[in-house]
Amino acid sequence: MSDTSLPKQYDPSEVEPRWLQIWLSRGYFHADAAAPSVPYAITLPPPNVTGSLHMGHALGSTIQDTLLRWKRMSSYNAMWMPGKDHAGIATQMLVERDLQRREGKSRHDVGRQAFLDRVWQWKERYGDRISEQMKLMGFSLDWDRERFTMDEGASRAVREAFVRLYEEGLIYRAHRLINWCTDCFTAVSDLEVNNVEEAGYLWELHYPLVDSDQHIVVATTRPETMLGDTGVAVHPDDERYAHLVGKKVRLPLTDREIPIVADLFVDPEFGSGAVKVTPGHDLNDFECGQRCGLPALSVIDLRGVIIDPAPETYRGMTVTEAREAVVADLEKQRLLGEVVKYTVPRGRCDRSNTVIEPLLSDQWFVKTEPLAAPAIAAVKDGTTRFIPELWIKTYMHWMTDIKDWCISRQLWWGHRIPAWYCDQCNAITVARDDPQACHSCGSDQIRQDEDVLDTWFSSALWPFSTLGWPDQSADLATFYPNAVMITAPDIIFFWVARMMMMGLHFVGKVPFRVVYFTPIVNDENGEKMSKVKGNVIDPLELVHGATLEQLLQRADETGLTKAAKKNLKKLFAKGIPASGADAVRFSLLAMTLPGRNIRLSMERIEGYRNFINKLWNASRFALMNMGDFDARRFAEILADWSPDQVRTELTLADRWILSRLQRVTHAVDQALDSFRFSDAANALYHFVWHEFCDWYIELSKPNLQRQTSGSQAPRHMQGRRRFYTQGVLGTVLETVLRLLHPMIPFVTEEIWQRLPKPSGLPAALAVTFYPQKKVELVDEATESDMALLQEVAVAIRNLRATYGLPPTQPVDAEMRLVDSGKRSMFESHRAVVEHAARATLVITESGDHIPRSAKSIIGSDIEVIVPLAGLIDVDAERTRIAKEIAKTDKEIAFISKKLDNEKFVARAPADVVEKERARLTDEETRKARLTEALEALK
RNA sequence: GGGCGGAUAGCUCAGUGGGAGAGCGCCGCCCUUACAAGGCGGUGGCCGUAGGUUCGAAUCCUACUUCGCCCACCA
Repeated sequence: MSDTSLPKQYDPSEVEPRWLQIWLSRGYFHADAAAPSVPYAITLPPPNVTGSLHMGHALGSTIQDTLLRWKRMSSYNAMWMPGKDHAGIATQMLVERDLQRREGKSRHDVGRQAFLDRVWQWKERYGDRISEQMKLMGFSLDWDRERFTMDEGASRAVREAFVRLYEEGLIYRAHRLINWCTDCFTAVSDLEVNNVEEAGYLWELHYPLVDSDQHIVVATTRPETMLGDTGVAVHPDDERYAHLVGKKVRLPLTDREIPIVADLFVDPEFGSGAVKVTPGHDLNDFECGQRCGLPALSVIDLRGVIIDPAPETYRGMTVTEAREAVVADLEKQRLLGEVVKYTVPRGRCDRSNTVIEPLLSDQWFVKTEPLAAPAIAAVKDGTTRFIPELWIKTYMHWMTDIKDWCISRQLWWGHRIPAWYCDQCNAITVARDDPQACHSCGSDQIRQDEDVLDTWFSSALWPFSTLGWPDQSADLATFYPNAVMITAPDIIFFWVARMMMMGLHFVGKVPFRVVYFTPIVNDENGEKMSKVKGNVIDPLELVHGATLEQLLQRADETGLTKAAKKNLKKLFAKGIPASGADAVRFSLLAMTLPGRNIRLSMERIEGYRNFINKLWNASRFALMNMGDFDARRFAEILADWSPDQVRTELTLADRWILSRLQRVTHAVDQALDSFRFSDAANALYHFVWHEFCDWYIELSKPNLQRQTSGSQAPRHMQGRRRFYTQGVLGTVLETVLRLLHPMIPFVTEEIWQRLPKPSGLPAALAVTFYPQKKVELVDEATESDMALLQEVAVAIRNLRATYGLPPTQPVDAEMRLVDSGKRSMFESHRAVVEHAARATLVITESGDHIPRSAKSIIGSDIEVIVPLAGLIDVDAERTRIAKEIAKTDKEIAFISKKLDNEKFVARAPADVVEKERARLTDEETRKARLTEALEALK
């Protein structure tokens, strides 16, 4: 009868790989566009080919998988599109570093084509690592569809999109001030610049007026840029300078004379009220220059080196060198004023952390304003919903003040820009297929643009390029728009906004109906995980476990600082215990609340691992008692019963757990439907542990015994009771497994397979139906009866714990209650209390004081008395009851005060007043009972 | 400079107008044959501060304190 094949502790390392393999080999996760069911599609945010799974991926993908599995089980045509991103700049830098380390060569040493061959090799070698990791987490992606941002289809989509936007005038080439990273040696978009404040200096420079011995004073944080100054600006209303507007100054260190102009951007309150204008190296100044007709000079080149037209002495210097030289030279000429310490705003490259140089350069841009308008409207009118909604504001703020998007990058790894320049006539040819000749003059002397596109350009097309666009494919028709996009809020501008713009523009529909922004996963101290800090946790280390030594070894491979290592040792002194993919998934879901970040704590994961184990053991118990169970017969009987039969044939506990099961089914459905993942996880956690295990399983034990003697029930009833209990136990467990499966697929599948089930079910839990609430099994009266029985049982346990009675020692308890209805309820279901409290119960209406007993009052009028013979400590008991009375007094005072308030009685809703009155009566009765008990103890 | 979010039990956090909750921790008792990764019982809170609205505020409004995040061209 006992099933010894199941170990006491659940071992995920054996179970998880096995089911993974079976699910994949049976093709459960493949979706067909032609299927008749309602589509539900999610596109996986494509991870970088360079990467390995991090906690953010684990969280986002767990959420996606939970939704997909839930919908798949709910008969939707659920499709999860996998793919990977070429991650232009990130990958190129990694391969460049590798090349430098191994061979001491730069990419220029090996040449463009050979270098690209190496990147492709790199991609082949490391690209699949993350997919393997995702499989280990149990993610049900439709792997047959897997795509890459630089595969043939995606490349065709990129070309098509570029050409169309160009033809529509929404992509253009221009000579503009752009953000240049001298280290990555490429232009970057505004989004890739981090604005930081750093300690620096504010220098005052004196510019001599032409034809006068006076100076005008300007202030700057970058004195070297004065070499490119083409003007000095003052505020038009500034009386101090009014007479100087139109005059000229002699620019020190150069032989140039530059004009003084008036422009509104100058703040007369700041510094001297006069500003040097360097249109070639500052965005503000560039715009001022445009307004005032000042030319833009480039005195810093792409390497960050000073060039002509700066004076010869400075040419060849770096920006930093030039700064020192300029300051020294000005000081020599007594043209340097005050120098004060100053906090300077500075742009740093998101990738290399190098200071960004604003430079004039020829680049390609997307004209964003016309694209943004429909994307704004679609979020405003709810065609695409944001969850949590607070991100709408962020999105709107950025979108309504959107700048044109610089999309060309001076890199090699990426989509080459499909534009050709004619050597003969200088015309630009932009074409879908590589052209042989200039479209304007017909010359064959054409060269393709050397640059590639920003990696986010192909990402912006991803929701439809993966479905076959620009073809009108069946996939596109079925799975676009996606049901939901699950992503982190830090790429709302980089990605979400651009997918919205491109989707609406090219497909004419939003790319997804809902955007769910995941929390950020921080470490247990609430700090952002980063390699530099050494606090990074790899999800698979949580799954498989890792010793401190292993963690340190991994850290060494990524080149960790001493401080980071120390931090790592402190955080993971005990290593990371193996928890299994299910526990990691469940933990992440349980911690996911909208709009709140996650503090990843080992202890909590351990807690949820324990939950998985609890579920495992509850199942062991069920299986030990179900060897002879006919599941098919029970299912037929249950389906056949009228509500009356349910009431007469099943015990109170049976009906209670079935009713509670309906409630949790409903709660989970609601929670998942509104993306409240922690609610769903917690509802199931509570139901399984504290209702099913703590109460139902315990109460089922006597009914499962195959009694032969000592039972009053007739023989055939004994068998039937056991059979029905097995049935309810099995039904509840099986339903719970289905409810939990989208969150913890492995352990639920493993148990489900072993459970006796009605015939005709699918071969795996992964492809069964998700439970629906059965209204006819919800039983309010049974739930409140059960709640009362539980309260009495807890009260007896409480008394026995207070007086140190061991749990194994049975006690006699007496309960007294006047209400005859309740009394007969207790009579009928006394077994619940007796079993739960290990007590023999006597139920009466009233009685005399029992000497040497402890008493508890339940609600207002139920007395529970446990005779304690020699154990009772009268003083302690008096103190205990006095404390109860004090509590009651406080309540009575609180409620009385409310009811004495005429305004409350007059203005509060009648039902609220009535409730308070009833409460007062209850508390007063309770106090009377307690007082009697106290008196009797004298 | 602008915007957003948080402040509730020792810790991590639910709770958005009518009797302060969960998980973990802590204390006590128990290896009761599903589970010690467990069972039973318990302790613990001027709901950040100050005002206001209301019959009634953890919950709504205002200000403040404080922590965090995002955006921004003041030289």
